[in-house]
Amino acid sequence: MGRPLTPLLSVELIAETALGIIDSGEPFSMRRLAKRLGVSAPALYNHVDSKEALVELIRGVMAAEHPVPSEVPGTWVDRVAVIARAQRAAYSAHPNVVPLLIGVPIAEPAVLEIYRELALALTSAGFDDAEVGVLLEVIDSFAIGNALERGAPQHVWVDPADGALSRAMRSWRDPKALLDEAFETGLEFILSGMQTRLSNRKGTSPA
Amino acid sequence: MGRPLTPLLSVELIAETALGIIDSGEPFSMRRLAKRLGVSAPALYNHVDSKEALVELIRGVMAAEHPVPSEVPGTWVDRVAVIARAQRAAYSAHPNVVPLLIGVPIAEPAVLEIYRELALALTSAGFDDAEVGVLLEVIDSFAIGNALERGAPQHVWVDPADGALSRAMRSWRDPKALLDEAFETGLEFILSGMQTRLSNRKGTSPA
DNA sequence: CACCTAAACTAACAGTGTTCACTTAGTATG
DNA sequence: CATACTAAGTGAACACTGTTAGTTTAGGTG
Repeated sequence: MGRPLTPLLSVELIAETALGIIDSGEPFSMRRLAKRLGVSAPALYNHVDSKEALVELIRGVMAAEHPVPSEVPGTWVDRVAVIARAQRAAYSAHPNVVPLLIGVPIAEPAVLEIYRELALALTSAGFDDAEVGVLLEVIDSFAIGNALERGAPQHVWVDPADGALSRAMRSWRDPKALLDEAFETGLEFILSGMQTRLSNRKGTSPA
Repeated sequence: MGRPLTPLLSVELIAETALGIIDSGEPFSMRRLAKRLGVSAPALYNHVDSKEALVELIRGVMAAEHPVPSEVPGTWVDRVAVIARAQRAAYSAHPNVVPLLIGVPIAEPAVLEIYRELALALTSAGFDDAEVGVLLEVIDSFAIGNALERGAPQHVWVDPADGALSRAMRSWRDPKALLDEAFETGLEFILSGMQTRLSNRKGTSPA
């Protein structure tokens, strides 16, 4: 059959089709992706290095869909909040991708840029380098953890005794709403924790 | 060859050997597990329903290694902290297991018991059912997210401009120490956030 | 003793990511 | 213009994966 007159594939087409499959909830494999594109599986490797590299491309697509506004007005707290929410919005729009993302080192420049912005905002707030590292990890852990629960099959939460646990879970009809609320609550905790830590230092050190 | 005179396998042996393989960093598969046990792969299925069920057994082993003290003295904050740290200690001792754990519904009674204890502690603090659900999710998201970063290959964090991000990361020689510090910091934020929320309510509502 | 279950085995199935050798279309060069 | 080289498809194949089926044998029970 040889090379077609006009290319059947492109990196963008592959990444977006892959994202579509994953979003739909169907199992995702290179062969299934190829089938949906009307092409044989090895053809994909003319455009993509590996499945892992493809996942990394998808991360880039997601980041592009939810860009961080470059100039955010307000305090550093506002900037951190905006960035964290953008990251979360990206995950939230494609929950099934999250499990695939874990374990794949971040290489997408657009995504690295987000972390750079975050580090910059924290530095400008007055945290030193080591603290910035810690706070970055706190925010990232929480965001990825929250995103994961979204993509995971909802917990069984079997509470035979019908105790506090099952009552707590029964009070939330929609697990998505619960996770939304949990994200905002946790973010609020983190933000005010950071502010407290900063004001404590400012109060003590120069005195 | 038929049935051996004395059984070669047992559920405990399988689960612990599997945990050993995963901890060692070798790729984990049913066939590799069988080979290490000196047995053929299908023999495992006489004792274990599926790979997923096996992973769930491993979760039980980990929980058993880091039990939550049944009677924790101190305030509800102390109890929540103790439970969260126990959960984290379990993950931290076996970081490579964490990626396998995600997506597998929690069925182990010992693990469910931990969440029940957590829900109980929060309820006793005065939070209503819906709030308990949210706070549980906040704590869980953060703990699992922190654990995930432990098992994942360390981020590349390529920061070409040598800006705040690369300085922050370079200031931490040991990524494990960074994650330890991040966990304690995040936990502190969450705990004091919960306390604030509670005292605000107590201050307003009965007035 | 007969029967049934438990626990091992080998063989096999369907599916995975990926590589190889091959064909053909387009492009660049002597 | 012919010749080389690369790009982009193809089917076949490799080394895996989780899992099932069918077979063999040991142990326990009526």
